[in-house]
Amino acid sequence: MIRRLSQPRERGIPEATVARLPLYLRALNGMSERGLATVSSEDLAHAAGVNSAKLRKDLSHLGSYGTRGVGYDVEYLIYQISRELGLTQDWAVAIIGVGNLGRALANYGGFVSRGFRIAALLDADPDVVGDHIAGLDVEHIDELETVIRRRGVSIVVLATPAAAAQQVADRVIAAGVTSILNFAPVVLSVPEGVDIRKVDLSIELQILAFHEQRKTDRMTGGPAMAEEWPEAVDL
Amino acid sequence: MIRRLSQPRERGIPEATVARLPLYLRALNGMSERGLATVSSEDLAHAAGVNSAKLRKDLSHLGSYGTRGVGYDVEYLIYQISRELGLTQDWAVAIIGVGNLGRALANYGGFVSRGFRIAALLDADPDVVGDHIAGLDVEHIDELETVIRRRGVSIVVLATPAAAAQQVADRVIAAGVTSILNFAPVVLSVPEGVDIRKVDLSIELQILAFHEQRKTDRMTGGPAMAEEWPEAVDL
DNA sequence: CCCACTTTGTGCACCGGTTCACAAAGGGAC
DNA sequence: GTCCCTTTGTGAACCGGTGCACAAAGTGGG
Repeated sequence: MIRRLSQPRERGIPEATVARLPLYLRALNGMSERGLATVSSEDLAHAAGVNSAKLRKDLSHLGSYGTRGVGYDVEYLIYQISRELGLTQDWAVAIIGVGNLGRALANYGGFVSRGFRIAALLDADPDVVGDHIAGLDVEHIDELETVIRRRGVSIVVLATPAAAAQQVADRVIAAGVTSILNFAPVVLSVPEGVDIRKVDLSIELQILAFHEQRKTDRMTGGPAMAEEWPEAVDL
Repeated sequence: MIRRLSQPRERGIPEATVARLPLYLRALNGMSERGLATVSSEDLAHAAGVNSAKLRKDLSHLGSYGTRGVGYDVEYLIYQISRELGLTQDWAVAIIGVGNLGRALANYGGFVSRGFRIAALLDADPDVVGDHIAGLDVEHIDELETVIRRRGVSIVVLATPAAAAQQVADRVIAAGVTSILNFAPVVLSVPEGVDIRKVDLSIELQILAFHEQRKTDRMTGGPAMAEEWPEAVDL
């Protein structure tokens, strides 16, 4: 059997690596715009905010695309990462729930950047249906199945109230969608094979608060002062 | 030395645990509203979408707050987790950048729920300054240092354009803030001791696209068809 | 008081991911 | 062609986190 040069290892890229590829891609796009032709793992890693060993190991999962002594060809690497992430095709995204957040997402140009196209906006509120946002008419949630099928929607962004999220998710999944980005503050239960990613502002703030508290505790005399467990009993 | 009953182990809660505590807290609040007095690790874990062994190990890092054969007291556990996360005090949050996203965040009631209070909205655009949003006047970014000091802001939400984010972050940090939630699609470089959490919609979509591509590849005849590396050379 | 039952808390083996450190590979000078 | 310099790709040790499985601890019934 003849093997191609630079053939990537058998499929199976670590999840942690996948999560960083978009970071590398963004850094590379910046470099491409600035006209750089090649970049070393050291420089790219710095731009992406990771260490260079990690970057090299990540890229090695895609294949052997660097040149020792030189570095990586910027354009070529952009192409390879884009292809690996599936950004060489174009994905139709539907946003469900056109409240403050849904509107902001629809107008947020940044994420339509490469490969993604907002194909539909859906809401249950008759007052909102028919609004014209970011070049699209808001359609009624009753049209969900039709819209998903007709426009080839394969990724759904859920920006509904928490109470509606599970129910909408069920319908979306029944309609054949297997990739959901969930902004509603609930734990969705979904069948095997459906990918959910969750963005939760409140959780992020709580994590920050935890660390902030630690920092201020440390400055004001350390943790575990006297009366922390009013109801605790001495031994 | 007398040790209190139920004293938590020496400080040092795993990061992965911290990230899940808000999930448990949310589930517990739901149970509290429904009037449940106690809950088993099995039930709570299910509600939070994790397995019960993990939940028990997580909680054991806070202390020994359960009763064998019974479960956990809902209210008591809410109190303990809240305290651990620092939600028993109230945190003043400033949102910088009042575009679509900043506005949505300001209006998003959900995350003001417990412990957090939006104390200021700041923007650089004179057209936006003075707008009245969610009960607050938008102030000019020139006031940043004053506002942070006067209102005791300790957590900043960055919702500026990417180009401005690093510069604003530098000023915010210089003003003494050490906790930042960054929505701008850039890698911020910050000194030791400053906590950054990043929310990046575009990255989340790209990760979904990766998995979606895998799924569809698998159905349409498997990966690595003939012409994937047009420029690759046979050995 | 004792026994059967429930549920916590945790020791331990395992696993994915990170980091170090270096051999291998390529470029360029002479 | 040879030597030196740079930079990649990766083996191996390490580290944090997960999940199993069970002993310890508590409840309730008789």
